[in-house]
Amino acid sequence: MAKVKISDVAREAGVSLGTVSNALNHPEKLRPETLKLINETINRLGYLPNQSARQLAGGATKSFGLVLPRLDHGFSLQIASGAHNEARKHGYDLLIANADNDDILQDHYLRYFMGTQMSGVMVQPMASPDWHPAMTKMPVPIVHLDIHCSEPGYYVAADNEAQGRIIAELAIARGAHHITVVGRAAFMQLTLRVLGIHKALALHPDIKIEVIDAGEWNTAADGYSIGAQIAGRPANERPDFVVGLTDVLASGVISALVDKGISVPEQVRVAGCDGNPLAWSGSVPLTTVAPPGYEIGRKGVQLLMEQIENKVPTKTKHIHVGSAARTVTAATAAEDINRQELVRPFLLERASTQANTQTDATAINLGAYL
Amino acid sequence: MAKVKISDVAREAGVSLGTVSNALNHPEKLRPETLKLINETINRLGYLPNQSARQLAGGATKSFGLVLPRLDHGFSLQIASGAHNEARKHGYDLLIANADNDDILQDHYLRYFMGTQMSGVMVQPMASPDWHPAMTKMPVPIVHLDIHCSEPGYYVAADNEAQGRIIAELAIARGAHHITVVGRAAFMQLTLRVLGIHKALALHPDIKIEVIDAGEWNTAADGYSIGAQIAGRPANERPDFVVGLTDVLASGVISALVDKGISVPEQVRVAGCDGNPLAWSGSVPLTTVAPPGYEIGRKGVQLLMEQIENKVPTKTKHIHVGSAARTVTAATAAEDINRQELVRPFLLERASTQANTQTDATAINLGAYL
DNA sequence: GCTTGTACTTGAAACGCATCAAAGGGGCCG
DNA sequence: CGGCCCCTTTGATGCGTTTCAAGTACAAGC
Repeated sequence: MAKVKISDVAREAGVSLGTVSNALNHPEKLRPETLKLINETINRLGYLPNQSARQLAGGATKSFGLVLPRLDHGFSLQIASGAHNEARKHGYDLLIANADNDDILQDHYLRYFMGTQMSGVMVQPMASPDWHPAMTKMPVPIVHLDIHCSEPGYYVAADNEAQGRIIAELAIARGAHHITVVGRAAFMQLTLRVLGIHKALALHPDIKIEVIDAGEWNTAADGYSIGAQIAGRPANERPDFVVGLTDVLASGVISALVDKGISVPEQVRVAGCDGNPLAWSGSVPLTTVAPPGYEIGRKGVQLLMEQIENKVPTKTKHIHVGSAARTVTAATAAEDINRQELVRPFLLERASTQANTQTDATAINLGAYL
Repeated sequence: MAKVKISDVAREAGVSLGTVSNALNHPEKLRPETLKLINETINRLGYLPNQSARQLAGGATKSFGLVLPRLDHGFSLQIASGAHNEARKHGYDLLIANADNDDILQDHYLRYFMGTQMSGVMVQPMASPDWHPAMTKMPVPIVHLDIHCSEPGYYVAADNEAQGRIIAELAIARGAHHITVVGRAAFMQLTLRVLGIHKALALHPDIKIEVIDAGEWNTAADGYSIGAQIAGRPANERPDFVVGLTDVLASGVISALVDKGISVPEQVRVAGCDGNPLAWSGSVPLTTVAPPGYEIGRKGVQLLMEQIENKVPTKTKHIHVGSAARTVTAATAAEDINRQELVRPFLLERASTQANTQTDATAINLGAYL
């Protein structure tokens, strides 16, 4: 239980302290026998390098920090997944912190990571990133994810507006007259989706649009109660197209509508955003617009690497991802993965996730409710 | 960009180094004016304490590490969520690492956390935890989650066998004659579920049972292809009850069956495990057995706290969670949250998650496919 | 046998901070 | 005015590493 330190290993192995350090960091400098001896001693003693001391002495570690607003949001996980894979590819570790929808906590973890001599830090901010301009003059490379910053700095943003636009176009194509958007628009990203919808509808003044706040958590239950409220309206005040700013919300809305005897999509069409696999892998797939989360995470790490390698004091660079739309239908999915039979969209997901052929396009998964 | 250190702050504020340190760690020891002066200086200079140095000088930090096998698995996220909340309650930070289904990586992050002077570390191991007995004699409190250890040490386990038993009993009650279990049984937890099923069926030798491996990733696509294979069998070799060891798998199986013209649940019943919200909040909820992930995370942190506070060199302690089953139906859900109207199961989820009234019971969410 | 070079190894210095014994300053009492 | 005590501030010390200039040993070349 007593902690074994490098000097213990050195004494026990009969070499000097610096040699053990070299065994750990520059093994090629040692004679094979020495290296072997030291490694055996390390294992025998159960020595674990003290990361704090390493970092203090040696500067930054090869690890990145990622602060996410929530963990139960599929999109954030895609980001984490993309960031993780890209980081590992460069030999970096990725540590994730959950800000739990709390500004203070987000700030806390951000500072924590900065102070831990991380090589770089990424945030998917819940508010506007201008919340703390100080962040951009931090001594560590930082990249904002899934958001547009007006401050100078680095960010990777999904084209949330494009997502809104795509949905709106879908609605127009389906002949919608009254669109109801469900979700908390206070989240920056969702606001942009709404903006995209509005823009796309600018040329269609005849289409009525309303936004209903779904409460802080955007849960299925929130969707359900809003759906119930919609179902309760007289038919002429009822929307014919509902957009859930989240898949879970959309799912809840649909449940409520069906429960209340409103048929979907005959009377009301419903679509979601996020591309949650379960939402569209079920027997009754939900139409969903999926921002390229995986790609955002990946690009985020690339931006970090760029800053690290160039040693250039923070310049500004922005990457926008997902402006192009890719429509996933049974047919295109089948094409993509080169199968003859009719396959479901999620098979594409498999093909792309596993084979790592993710593109940076925004995916539309056409489901049954639309 | 140049890093500001504590001595810079001290010089700038005209106080000594130790005083600044006190301002950070023992503010009550300072005169209010001094404290204020120092804090202003800190903000003005943008000083960030170097965590490595703090840890090196001061011993362990108030933070825990959590190593998860995957991030895209709802159950792991529930663990993370429970652990996070409990950790924050005690004033600890929680850092999460994604082992990405890789033994080596899991080991790597574990060692990393140990070496970072974390106050404690938790793992949800993917293999048997006996994989590395050395772990139990580490210099840091460690707790294994969702698994039974034969080695001495601490762990919190969901009663996976109980989950299997519950499902089997459900199958028996529905008059099943041929049960097919879909999933990679190589995962310890899944093995136990299968074991539970076998045990429950011991008294029913007439019920045939088979297990089909779903490949390494347990994706919806895997479920789909297995479902298609099942659908392709002659009717008398086809199971009348399919258990997906994962909700996503179950979802995929259902899709395939429906696509191939087999009606669910009339011809084949399907149930899943995990309690993924999206699986049962949809318009056609999936029956699911939900292990109490949130609770496991919570208890894990509690076990960590216990070890820390008692300063007792690692003793052995095990907590089993979720042996009792709680059946969630529309009716009980309504009861639980005290509503008159018929509500859907996920409303219970909301009630419990938000109000933090999670119990440690295994939940069964009765859906439409059973 | 001496020099030069090569291949390792050594150990002291520094990393930024928390700690704590000791010093400083002020008020109170005798 | 001296002595005492309490409140606040000081700064040297050490935490476990990495780094790097200096050292050692040995081989090759002359």
